[in-house]
Amino acid sequence: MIAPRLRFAPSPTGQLHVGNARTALFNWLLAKRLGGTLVLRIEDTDVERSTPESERAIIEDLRWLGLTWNEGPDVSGPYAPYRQSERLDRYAREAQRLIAHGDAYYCFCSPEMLEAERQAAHAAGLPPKYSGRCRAIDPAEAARRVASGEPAAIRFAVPGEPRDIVFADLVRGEVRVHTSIIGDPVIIRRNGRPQYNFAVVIDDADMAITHVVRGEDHISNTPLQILIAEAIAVPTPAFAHLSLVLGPDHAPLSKRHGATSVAEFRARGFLPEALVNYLALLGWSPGDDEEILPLDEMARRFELSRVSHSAAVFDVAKLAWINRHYMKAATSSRLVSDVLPYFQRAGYIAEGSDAARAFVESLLPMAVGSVDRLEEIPERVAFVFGWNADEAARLVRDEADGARAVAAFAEVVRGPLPDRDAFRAAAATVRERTSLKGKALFHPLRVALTGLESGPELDLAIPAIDRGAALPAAAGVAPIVSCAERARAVTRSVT
RNA sequence: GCCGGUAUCGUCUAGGGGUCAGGACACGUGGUUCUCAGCCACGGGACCGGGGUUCGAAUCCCCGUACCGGUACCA
Repeated sequence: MIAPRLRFAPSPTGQLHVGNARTALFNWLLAKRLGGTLVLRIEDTDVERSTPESERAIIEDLRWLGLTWNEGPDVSGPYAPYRQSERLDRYAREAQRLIAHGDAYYCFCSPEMLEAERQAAHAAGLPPKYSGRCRAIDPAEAARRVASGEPAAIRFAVPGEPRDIVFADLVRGEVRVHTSIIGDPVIIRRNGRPQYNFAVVIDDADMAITHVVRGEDHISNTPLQILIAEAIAVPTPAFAHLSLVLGPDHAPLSKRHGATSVAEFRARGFLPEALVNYLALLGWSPGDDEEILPLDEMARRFELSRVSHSAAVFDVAKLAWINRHYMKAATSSRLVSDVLPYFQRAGYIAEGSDAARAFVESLLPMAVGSVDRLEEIPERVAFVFGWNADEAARLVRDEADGARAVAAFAEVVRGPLPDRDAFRAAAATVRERTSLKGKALFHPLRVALTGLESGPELDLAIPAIDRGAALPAAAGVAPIVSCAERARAVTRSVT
């Protein structure tokens, strides 16, 4: 058996879309599962839309997701180059060979004429296919016209005998298309660039690709690609077509649904392992009821036969649930690194301070598990950094015995409460002095000290505030008002 | 229009000629708690429609419908 070789072949025309990320993931999973090789190929034959920046961004996003490849433009490999724009002579040569064999011909039709024909076919209710007009031009005559500088594209001559093209799709089974609906397609444009369906066939053959796993939007291109492969006498890889990813309204996932690119999900504070886990579940099922599966575990169990045939709606709520899971599972040192930028952006800490990093790490238990995304962590602990005396006082006045509880607390607490035992001891003393307990005791303390009706448990919140208040200015953390001061200030303004 | 693909709770899915049609997310109720989130328990919720085959169809077949894709000198 020949070594399985797979490829992911994005067009560098923008950010990596989650749908494409899922295609990349499935390729990666299958390559791992099969013990095969994964190739990254850049399909940049569309000069208008392709940019080097997109290529860089896509590579960065794939890396971030934890997907790796064995061969590609960045790492090279035995079948280099891996950028279609660097393989132009290869396509041109193959096109000339086809012309020589009578399997392709020059086409001089103007875009306007072609458009008119398409309209006519549409009006007549016929499949719009090229008439084949230029096929009748004598090859010698055509060669002369080209030599004289007349602009021409090259078309593939679809074999005359109409027949069914059948291929065994690895996810959906037998797919059958009749060749009579295929018009002679352009394989080399007037500008000399190859057309997609031509370039893929050559590249997949050149790169010894055995399995093509791609989006469902390519399913109707497949028969043509098989025809081209036959004409240039190369073997056809196995095909697997993945259904598309839709938005909640069942339209293809697009900007108006919110985030669509991997980069956007990263910016919103989703963890790569969560995104990748969710994406895999979108169309693939391990067969049992397990849903939280790390990449290597998925690779062990991946099977194309278990990939869904139908399109899937992208559900951010479920992604969030998975993300929560991975945040809880992550080590706190890894999490701080990921979350620090969000704290910097909020203005809570300065860049590059070890003390600030340690402080933020100590805050994590209050947020992880309560929050869906990294981006939400700073706001969950915002009360530590920002506290408004007037607002706190207002809330305390709304509490039945609020003023009394806070006043007692202010009297009892003279110094910092560095840990939960210190806080509990203080609370116990306040309880004895005021005989307030439970909600009547703790809720006034909460609103007074945090300025909020709700938030993390006080056992964690109070020590966090005082640890922050104890930090020297050099720590790179925005100044924090201690609990003792907060209580005194509220008491002053309430009484 | 034409060609192709797809169809199980709101969503992702398991299953598959006889099942209480299972799980997860979301939702609702209750519990835990000073509060929110979380966590735990419980609950409501689905086989697109019509024919056929069969003792029996959600499952197999046909038709329809809906949705998606293609119909390019985009990929």
